[in-house]
Amino acid sequence: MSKKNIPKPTESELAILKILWEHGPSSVRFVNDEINKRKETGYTTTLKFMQIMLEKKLLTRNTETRSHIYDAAVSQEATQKDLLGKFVDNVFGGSAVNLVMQALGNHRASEEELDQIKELIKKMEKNG
Amino acid sequence: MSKKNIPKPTESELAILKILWEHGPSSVRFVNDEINKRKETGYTTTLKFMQIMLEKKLLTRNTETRSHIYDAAVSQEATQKDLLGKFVDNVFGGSAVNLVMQALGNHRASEEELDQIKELIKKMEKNG
DNA sequence: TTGTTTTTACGAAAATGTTCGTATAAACTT
DNA sequence: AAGTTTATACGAACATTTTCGTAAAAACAA
Repeated sequence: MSKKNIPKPTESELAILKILWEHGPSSVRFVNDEINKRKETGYTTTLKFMQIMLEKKLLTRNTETRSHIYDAAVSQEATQKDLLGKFVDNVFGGSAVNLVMQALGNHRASEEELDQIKELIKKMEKNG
Repeated sequence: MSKKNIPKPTESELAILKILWEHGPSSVRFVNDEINKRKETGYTTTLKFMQIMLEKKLLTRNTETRSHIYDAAVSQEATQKDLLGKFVDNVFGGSAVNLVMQALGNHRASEEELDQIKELIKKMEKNG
């Protein structure tokens, strides 16, 4: 059961991961175009990031084609879980419930969403 | 209605803020001692951080006494809210509910805590 | 084939965050 | 008063993250 222990992505790296999670395996060109919808960034900047991320094992790549195709090597779920754990520790002193209370208090949620949460709570109470 | 717009604290800065939130106005010496309970850090390192944070308006200080007394210039609640908002955007694509679901799913919560959350949900449903 | 475009590789500059050495001053000790 | 301790100020080294310039290779167009 060897653990992965892949380093926490920086903010810029996370932006790249999000694009790959959404669109699947992609070229540097495609990722850079996506990034540029939100923030002007040079092509070689994005390339460099993706090479670094390959090095860190955050990405994989296929070099058979001329323009190499990169893909996320870590799942969105696992990454979110990891980052959330660290965030709870750092900012909310380890209390996930405090975070939940603030998150619910600050942001508006729809009926359905609240129902989802209630459903989850019911399940948790049943199991305990 | 002038907005504050104080910069997001770094991790080291947040560690200092947490000490001041917990213990109130403190000297550099005290803060450094607290930090050293978790992580070896030179006195001048802590001093420098606190001077930078003063510059950034994250702290205030009183220089009347020999050892200057620093205090947090931002509240824990406002800081948590700010950081949480950014985190939700960055990591959960703006969906606080997704974050809440993961947070509840991953961490164990006591009966009381779940009751608290249910109470909050009830209130939210009433107001909508 | 020769020149243009597109891509990767590499290195290093720029920006941000962290750590500490050294100088100086103020207060305490004897 | 002279020496010791404790504090602040300042600058710079170091680390990490971000950005990009330039060179070389591969594919394409003429």
